[in-house]
Amino acid sequence: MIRRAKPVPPTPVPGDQARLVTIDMVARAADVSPSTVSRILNGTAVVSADKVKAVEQAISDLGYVPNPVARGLAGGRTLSVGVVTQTLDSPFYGAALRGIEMELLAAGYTPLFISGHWNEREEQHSISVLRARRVDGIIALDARLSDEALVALARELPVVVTGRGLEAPNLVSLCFDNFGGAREATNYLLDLGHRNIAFITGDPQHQDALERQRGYLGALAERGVPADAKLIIAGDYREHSGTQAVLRLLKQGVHFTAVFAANDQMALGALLGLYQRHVSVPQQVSVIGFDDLQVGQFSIPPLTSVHQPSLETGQLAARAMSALLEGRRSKLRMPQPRLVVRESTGPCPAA
Amino acid sequence: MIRRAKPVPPTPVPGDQARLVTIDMVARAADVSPSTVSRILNGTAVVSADKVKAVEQAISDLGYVPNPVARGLAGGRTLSVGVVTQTLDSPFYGAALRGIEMELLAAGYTPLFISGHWNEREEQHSISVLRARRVDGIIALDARLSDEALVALARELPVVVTGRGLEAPNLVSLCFDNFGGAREATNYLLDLGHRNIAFITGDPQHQDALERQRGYLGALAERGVPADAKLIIAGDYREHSGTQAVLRLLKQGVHFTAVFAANDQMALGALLGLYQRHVSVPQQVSVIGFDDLQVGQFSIPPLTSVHQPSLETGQLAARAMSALLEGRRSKLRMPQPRLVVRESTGPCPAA
DNA sequence: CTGAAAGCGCTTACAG
DNA sequence: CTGAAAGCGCTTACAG
Repeated sequence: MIRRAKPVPPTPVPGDQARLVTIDMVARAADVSPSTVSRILNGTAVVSADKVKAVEQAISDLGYVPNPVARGLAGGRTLSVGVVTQTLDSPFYGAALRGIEMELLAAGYTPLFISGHWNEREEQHSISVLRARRVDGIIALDARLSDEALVALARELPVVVTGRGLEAPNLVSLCFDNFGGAREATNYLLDLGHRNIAFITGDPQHQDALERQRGYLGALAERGVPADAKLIIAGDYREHSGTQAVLRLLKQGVHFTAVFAANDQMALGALLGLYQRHVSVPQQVSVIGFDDLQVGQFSIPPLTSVHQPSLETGQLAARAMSALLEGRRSKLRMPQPRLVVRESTGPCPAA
Repeated sequence: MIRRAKPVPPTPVPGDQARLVTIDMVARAADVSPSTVSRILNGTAVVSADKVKAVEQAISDLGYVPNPVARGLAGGRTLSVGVVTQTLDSPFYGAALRGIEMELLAAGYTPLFISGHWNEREEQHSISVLRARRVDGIIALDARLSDEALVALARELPVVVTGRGLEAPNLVSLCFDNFGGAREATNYLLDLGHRNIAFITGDPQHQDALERQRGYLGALAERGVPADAKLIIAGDYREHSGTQAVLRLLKQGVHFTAVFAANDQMALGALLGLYQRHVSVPQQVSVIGFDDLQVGQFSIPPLTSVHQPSLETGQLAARAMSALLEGRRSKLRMPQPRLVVRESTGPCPAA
């Protein structure tokens, strides 16, 4: 038989009685019914001015903080929203998470973060955890779930999803123009005179990786520069693969004067590979990344990259969620891709 | 008067009826009382084998998932633990958060992450948010709260805190040996023959920054190398300050052959500053960091650094919390500091 | 070993 | 405008 230690009665801590004050105590202090307190709290009905005043007085006197747990059980809303991200530990998602936290908190919601690890099953599980906790809505960053699953989920509660375009009731999607960004980066290189531009692909599992590759190819095609399969190397979005890609290119003796990595992490890796082989950047080879991670500002040389507005994306997603939760549908515009030129790119060296 | 749209009755989604199944339905299906189901679920009493079987059957038939919200209200425990971190968006805390999430989930708890932004007031607020949500315990990474506040908090619920040594009932603290790590790094440089070792300090608000500085000074003293105030430059733990520090040193014409930055972010910044001034690393100047961030593996050159076991710290913290929650006090040992030598350090150049 | 009952702290029809 | 009552889904003494 399992014996659990009896919970020790909480010792009240000075200035921290939140735990003890209930709506009933407030009601008693203000000489009204709990219902009335609740209505004032939620703006759920008109209450006479004097009662409002009395209740507000009592609330501040007692330091009352409503219990979201009870609220969730009774009223259906918990004022919390689930955020499924791929990992908590990513230079890329970090800023978005920060943006979400910032805006959600400002709107009075508590975010519940949970990781899906780029895995549909885990994601599904994370979502059921969130739903069990009765979150009012779910924000999913680059969800792995199918469109159908997302649409079905949106029948249950409001959903905001990034990284794909999807139209459905009770759901808003936020999609960055990866194609356009990649196209712009490639064009920039082309403008600098580069013709042999290597491309390190991202993980093909990611829609954005594919889009970026399309952008690269598109720009080449538009300018009449033939794409060369030897210049396209598979990467996986991680630094190491960028290093490997460049090393392989060099070993195979493929001629290239620029490399466009589908994300900054690989671009950083590429920089290292080139350094190891004593290829100078940007004198001999230009390098361009995608995402504009914070660290790219301090790489050697500082990295030219397509800025991806992660923080803003997070903020937009959170705002879209607040709107949905209030029954509005906010129309929001993602910022356009923007190339940030730093020192890793330069003119094509004379042959 | 505020009118809220009536909640639309949830459309059941195939395979996702979690929301609808309650303990009563399970009880009915298994032909027992809800109490019994609860007891089986919580292992809170011995139940006859056949009932257990019937209940387990019903649970899996119906796909029942207990509602943690109701559980929290009724039983006092929510199976969630609050995690206050300084920011969600940090190369440093990320790994720790991941470690915490991993272990907490494995132990059956849901983590609630929230940021304090290095600010005691915000931290305090975050903690009250967590308590309002009835978390069962709180893990605080490098809390800004005073020891007293933490001890007081621990009277209310289990607390695990990193970044300081603190003895108190219902509280466990996890402290990395910053002094030892810094001492080791300095000694390594000393062993390489360096005598003019610049030190870029961290934010003096951080205890660990101070410890690291002490370690630097300590090693110097032990080896009879006089500390030179001109070699100690104030930083703030961010990249930019590392760059500035090095630039200033160079401009002032201070002689140094090595720089020890109190964290990797500043070391990376220092690398950039040296690059800008065409000082080669490690031929002319060696650079050593602290934390061993992921990105340091791909800096140019790859950074020698004191490894800080962030992931493990997170895991240990989570395990300590589970233990506390079960009434045990786990005794855990933080990994020792370990210098990871890469390519940014080399022998002191001949004068 | 197991039920019936009360209660956790709120919200929300239902009646005034 | 405002109360009393029921109920959200569980847990836990209290009695067998």
